Amino acid sequence: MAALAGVSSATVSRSLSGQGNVAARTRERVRDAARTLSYVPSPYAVGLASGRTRTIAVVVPFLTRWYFSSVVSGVTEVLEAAGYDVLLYHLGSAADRDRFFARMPLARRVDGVLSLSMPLTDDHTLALRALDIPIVSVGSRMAGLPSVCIDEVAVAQTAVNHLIHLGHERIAFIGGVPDDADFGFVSSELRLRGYRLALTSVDHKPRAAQEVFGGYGIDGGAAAMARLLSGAELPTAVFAEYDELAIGALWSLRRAGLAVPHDISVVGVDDHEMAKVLDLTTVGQDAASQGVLAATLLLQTLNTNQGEPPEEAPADVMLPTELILRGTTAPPRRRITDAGGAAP
Amino acid sequence: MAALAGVSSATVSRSLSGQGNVAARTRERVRDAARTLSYVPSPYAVGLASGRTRTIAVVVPFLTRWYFSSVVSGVTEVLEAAGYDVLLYHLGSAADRDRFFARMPLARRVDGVLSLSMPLTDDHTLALRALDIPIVSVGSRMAGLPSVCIDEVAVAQTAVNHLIHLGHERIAFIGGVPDDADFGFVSSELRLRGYRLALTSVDHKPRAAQEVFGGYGIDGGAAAMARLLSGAELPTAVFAEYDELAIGALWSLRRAGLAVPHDISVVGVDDHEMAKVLDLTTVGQDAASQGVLAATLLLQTLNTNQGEPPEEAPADVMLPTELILRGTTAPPRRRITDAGGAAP
DNA sequence: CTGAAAGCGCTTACAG
DNA sequence: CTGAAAGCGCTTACAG
Repeated sequence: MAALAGVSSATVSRSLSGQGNVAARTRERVRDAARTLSYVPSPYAVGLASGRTRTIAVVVPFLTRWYFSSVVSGVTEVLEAAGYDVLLYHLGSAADRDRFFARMPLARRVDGVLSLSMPLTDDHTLALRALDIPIVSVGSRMAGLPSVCIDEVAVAQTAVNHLIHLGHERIAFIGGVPDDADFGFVSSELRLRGYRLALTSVDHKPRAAQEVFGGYGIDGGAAAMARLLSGAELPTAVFAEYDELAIGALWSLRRAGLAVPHDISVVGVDDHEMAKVLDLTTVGQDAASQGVLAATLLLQTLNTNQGEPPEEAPADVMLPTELILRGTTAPPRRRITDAGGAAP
Repeated sequence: MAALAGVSSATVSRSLSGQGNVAARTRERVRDAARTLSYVPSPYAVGLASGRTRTIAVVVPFLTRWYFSSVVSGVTEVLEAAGYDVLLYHLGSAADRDRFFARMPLARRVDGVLSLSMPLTDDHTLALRALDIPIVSVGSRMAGLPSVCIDEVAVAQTAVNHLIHLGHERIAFIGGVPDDADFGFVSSELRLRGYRLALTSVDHKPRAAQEVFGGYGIDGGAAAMARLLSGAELPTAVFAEYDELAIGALWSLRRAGLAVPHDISVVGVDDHEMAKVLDLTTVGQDAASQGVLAATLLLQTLNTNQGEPPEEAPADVMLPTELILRGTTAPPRRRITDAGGAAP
C-alpha cells in the first residue's frame, strides 16, 4: 500500500484519516492506491494504536419487541451514517446481564454505549460507569447520564384519564413483568405509578386485585387478561402498560366472547405498528426518533469529550407523546349508580 | 497484571486463553489476579496479534420486521453463549448496500458473516466472498455457501393449494417488494413462482392483474389490497407473501367493509406472533430456529476451518414449515359454476 | 512449564 | 509537508 503510493505508512495514515497535513497531490495518490488495492486499514491495528474504536455498543433486553427493534433501527441509521460500527448485546435474562457485566467485555472495546431500557442492578450500573466512556440511556433515566425518554408517568396518566373521562371507574392495570421476575423495567414502575396517580386524583382507590402482571408481550397480556376475567369483579376498562400487552388482552377478550369496547375498553401505550390494524386506542411514542436522538447525542459527546472536562449537566431529552383515539375505548356499558356524585 | 501474578505477559496470555501448557497453580494465580483487577485482554490487541476477532458480522435488510428480529434473536443467543460478539449491519436500502460493499468494512474485522435474506447484486456477493472468511446465508441460498432456509416455492404452493382445495379460482398474489424497487428478495421471487405453479397445476392461469406489489410491511399489504379492490375483477382469495402483508390486507378489507373470510379469504406466510391474534391462516416457519442453526453452522465452520482444506459440499439446512389453519380462509361464497368440472 | 523477543498493522509525537 | 521510530497490548514460535 505505502509502496504503491510511494510514501511512508505514516503518510498513508494521515492521508486516509484526514488527520494532519498532507499535500493535496500526495493525498490523491494515496487514495488512488487505496482504491485500486481496495485497502481498508485494519480496525484492530487502528484501535490499538489510536485508542479509538469507531464502535458503539448497543445493549438491549429484547430484540423482537416493537419498541426495541424500532429504537435500534433509529440508532443504526445515524451510527452507520457517521461511520460507526454497532456491537449488539442482547441481554434478555437477568443471568445474561449478570454474566455480561461481570466480564464486562466492553472494556477497551467501544467508544461509547447506548443502553436501551435495561433493567440494571447497582452492580451493573457501576460496572458500566467504570468503563469511563460516554453512555446514553434510552427509554429510562440513569442518574447522572444523558438520556432520551418520554414522561412515563404522564403517559400512563393520559391513558387512564381518558378512561376516567369516558366514565370508567373500575379500571385495571396490566403490567408486562412476570410476578416472579427478579427485577423490573423502570418504565413499568413509572407507568404503574401514573396509573395509580390518575385513579387517586379522582378518588378511585387503586386495588391490588386490579393490577395484574402476566409476563411479556402478547402472551403475557393474554394471560393477565385471563386472570382479570376469572377474578371476582370484572373491570370495565383496562390500561395495558404497552400495546403488545393490550393486544394480548384483546385476544383474550375475543376468546372469552367479550366485545371491545362494548363490554370492556382497552388502551395501551406505544402506537405499535399493529395498533391501527387492531383499532387500538393508545398513547403513541416515536421509538425510532428516540434511537436517532440518542445516537446523535452520543456522537456529540464523543466529539466534544476529547480531553475536555466532563460537561456539567447531562442532557435529558424528553420526547412528546400523544393520545390516539381509536375503537377500543368507549364509555362503560352501564353506569355504576351507587358511586354517588350526580351532576348539579 | 503480569506483575501482580508474578509471571510474564506470555504466561498471562496462555493462562487466560487456555492455549498452551501452563501449570495448574500458575494458571490459578493468573486468574485470581485477573479477577481482582477485573482485567480483560484488549480485544484490539488480541485481534491484531492473533488474527482472530471473536466477532461475527450480522447483515440484515430490516430490523423491525418479525422474521428478521426473530432470526437475529436466535443468532445472538448462540453467538453470545459461545463468547462471540455481534457486529450488526443494518442495510435497508440499495444505496446502503452499495456503499457498504464498496467500502467493505468487514475486511479483517470479523471471523465470519451471517447474511440474512440480503438482496445482493453480483458485485456485493463478490465483495463478500473476497473476504475469504466463512459466510452462512439465512433465508435465501447463495451459490456455494452453506445456508439455512425453508422451501419457499413449496411454502407458497401449500398456501395456494389450500385455497384451491377450498374451491377458490380467482386467487390473487400480494408481494412485498415495491414495483419500482431496483432489486428483489430471493424469497419473494420463489414465493411468486410457487403461487404460479400451484395455479397452473390445476389449469388456472396466473394473470398479471392479480399479482400486486404494494411495498413492505403492513402498509404495503394494505396498499396492495386496496389496489386489488379497485380492480375490475375481485379475487375470492388472496395469498400474501408474508404475514405482515396479509395483516395489511386484512386491515384494508375491514376498512372497505368486506368480511373475511366471507367475502375474501386471506392466507400468509410466517406465523407472525400477531397471526394468532388476528386469527390469520398462514404457513408457519420458525425464524428463531433458523438463526440458531445458522449461527451454530457458522461456529462449526470456524472451528473446523483452521487451516484445513475447504470442505466439499456446503451444508444446506432446510427447515420444515406447516400450514396453520385459522379463521381467515373458507370456501368462496358462491361457486363459479361456469368453470366446469362437476363431480362424477 | 515459562520467558525473551519478534511481530501483528497501524498512529503519533518528534525531527527535519 | 514527510519520514523514521517508538509504541499500542497482546500472541506465538523459539529456546531453555
